[in-house]
Amino acid sequence: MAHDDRRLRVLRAIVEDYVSTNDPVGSKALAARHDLGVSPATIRNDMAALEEEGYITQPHTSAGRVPTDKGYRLFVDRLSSVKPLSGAERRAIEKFLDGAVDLHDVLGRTVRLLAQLTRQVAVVQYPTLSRSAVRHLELVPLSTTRLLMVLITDTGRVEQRVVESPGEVDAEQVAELRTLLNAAFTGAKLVEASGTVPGLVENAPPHLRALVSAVSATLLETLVEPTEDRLVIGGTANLARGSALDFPGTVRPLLEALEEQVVVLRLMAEVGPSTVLVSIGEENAHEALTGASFVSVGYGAGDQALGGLGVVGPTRMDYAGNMAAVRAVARYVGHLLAES
Amino acid sequence: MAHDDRRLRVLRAIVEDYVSTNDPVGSKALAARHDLGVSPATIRNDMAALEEEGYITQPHTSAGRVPTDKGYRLFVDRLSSVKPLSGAERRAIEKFLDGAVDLHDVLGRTVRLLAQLTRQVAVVQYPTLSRSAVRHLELVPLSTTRLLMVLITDTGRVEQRVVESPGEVDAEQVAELRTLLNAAFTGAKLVEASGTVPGLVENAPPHLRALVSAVSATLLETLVEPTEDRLVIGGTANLARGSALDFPGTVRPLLEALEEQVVVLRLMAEVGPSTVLVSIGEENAHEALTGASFVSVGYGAGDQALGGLGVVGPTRMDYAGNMAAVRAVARYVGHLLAES
DNA sequence: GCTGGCACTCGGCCGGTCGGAGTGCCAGGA
DNA sequence: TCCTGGCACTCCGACCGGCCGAGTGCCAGC
Repeated sequence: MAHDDRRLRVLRAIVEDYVSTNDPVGSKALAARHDLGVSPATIRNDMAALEEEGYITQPHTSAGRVPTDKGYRLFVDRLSSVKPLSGAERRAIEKFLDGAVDLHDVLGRTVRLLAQLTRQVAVVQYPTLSRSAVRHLELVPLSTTRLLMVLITDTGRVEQRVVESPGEVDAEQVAELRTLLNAAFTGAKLVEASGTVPGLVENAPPHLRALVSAVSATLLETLVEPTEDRLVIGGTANLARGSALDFPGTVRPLLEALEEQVVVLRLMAEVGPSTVLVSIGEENAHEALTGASFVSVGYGAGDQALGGLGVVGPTRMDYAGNMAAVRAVARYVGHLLAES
Repeated sequence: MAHDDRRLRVLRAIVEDYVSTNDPVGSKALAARHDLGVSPATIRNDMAALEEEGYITQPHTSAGRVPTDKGYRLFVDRLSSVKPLSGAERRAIEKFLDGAVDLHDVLGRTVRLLAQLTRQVAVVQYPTLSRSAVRHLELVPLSTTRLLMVLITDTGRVEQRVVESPGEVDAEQVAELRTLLNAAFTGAKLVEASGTVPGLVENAPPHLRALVSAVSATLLETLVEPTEDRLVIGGTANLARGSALDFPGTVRPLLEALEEQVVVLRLMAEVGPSTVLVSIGEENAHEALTGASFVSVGYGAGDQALGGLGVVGPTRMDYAGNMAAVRAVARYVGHLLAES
């Protein structure tokens, strides 16, 4: 009914005003700035009801109202309209990302771009190895018993590992091994590689078997946690902007959590490429992120994300704008990686 | 004479006290905490002289004294004794750095270690390409006219670039090219490679000449500025600790300068592996670093540094401790890279 | 050349006051 | 039934003035 409808409009107005001014917003100011068609007194009644339901709160008696996490959640789910990026912003994205020379460069530019666009801290995940396919597997002899294995994926990621050979190897064997492994793995998804390894070892010529097994084992090791995923972080300077206002305690635990990477990676593990994930304040599992919100989305051409990217900022953030920016950048990065 | 000598001891005491307490230090407290053998009144006279000479200053009339940049400089140059690391710290270094799987991992661990050891922001530079030698050069066909060039250096750094071929190439030509290029470049320092390119192109079989030229050009392009040097930064959370105390304005410009990388890289361009470079406050060319000090040293086995590493913190820092930590870590990283 | 004493100077803290913004409630009107 | 204007009340934050303490510079004496 019209009743509830107006209440939601009041909530939206409160969120918008609070996000832009960072001051608790009062009934009078609200009536003045937004054409709600009712008097401050009526708004006060609505505000009391909204507070009752837990969407807004007062920092102290006789101050204006501030949205709660629950209020932001409602705002994000039902009230915010998608804010299309301006043409200038779209052009900035293209201009910024084109001309990157390699993956590292692409992601570095992406994180800077995102930080600049949203004025928040930006995080970008490297394409996960497990969902990437092998483009090439190279072996470089370091000594007679040590090989350097270099894995190049179709997303442009490069991983290197030293493999201790079970016995001495000569150049010819290395060449043979290289051919064998590339025939087996090139084009295959890494996550599927584990299945093909046993057969590969079995069918290998006897003198290479131990070696094939050793290299394959190392290859699979790249998939375990800490190396598997990498993160690029940028725009931490944005945390300093009004930090005292936005983050009650300090920014320190937040910075620590970001450097920890694991926390953010876990958050991003869930995102798909189609829908933007928003995690608000207390919704975040990790304590250090309790006062922050996280907006992220997966990037990648197909239906499954190659990796995620997003921004971290105060709960008091421009959700609509950040969601739009994150989505647009992810889409562009997806294209960029698909065509290279 | 004994006169000047005592004055310097007073300066040292002031620096030490101020670093540990962060309070302007007065004559009385100095006399109490340090066995200088004279009364506060005498110390006051010395302090007046030190202030006259510009080594210390008063934040306001009738407050204690605080060292100036010039005072810290004198302290670093003449007064601080090298503080050997504790056994526990040495063991921590080894334990932390051993078990790294690749270069990225080594540098990531290094930066975390350094940040933890010094409780400052740590920066570590990737080994510069120009001073590295080629370990292997790999070519992977992407299409009939595009090749992916992968450069692996003896320091474990990997760079990749896409090369547009002047004409169509088949697998055989790629193999030929690979052999040719590796014969020419493997083991050579990259900085010397530019000299060998013309001869290489000339002596190449005619059907490969254009291709050799294209790949070589791309190889040399990796040496230009922004890609040539990379930086890993860690421990920015340490900036938040007492930021208001240490950095008058905000930490923001400092964080921005760090993310900019160029500023830090320029500072580090000068360091050699033998002596620790200390740059204090106003001595830093870049404005954002004006309130900070930078302690750095080169790492690398030989006489020329492969790269630099260091810490950035408030001018009010434990110079002796940080210099020792930076040096010890650099030495260990140097060994680690040399033996791999 | 060192020392103790002394007057002086500020910055920071504390308590009290005041104004403004905002609220809740109530009675009257559409 | 719902909206509105009015009114009394609350509480934060800014402002002010006085006090205290730490620290200084200077001076006369040893």
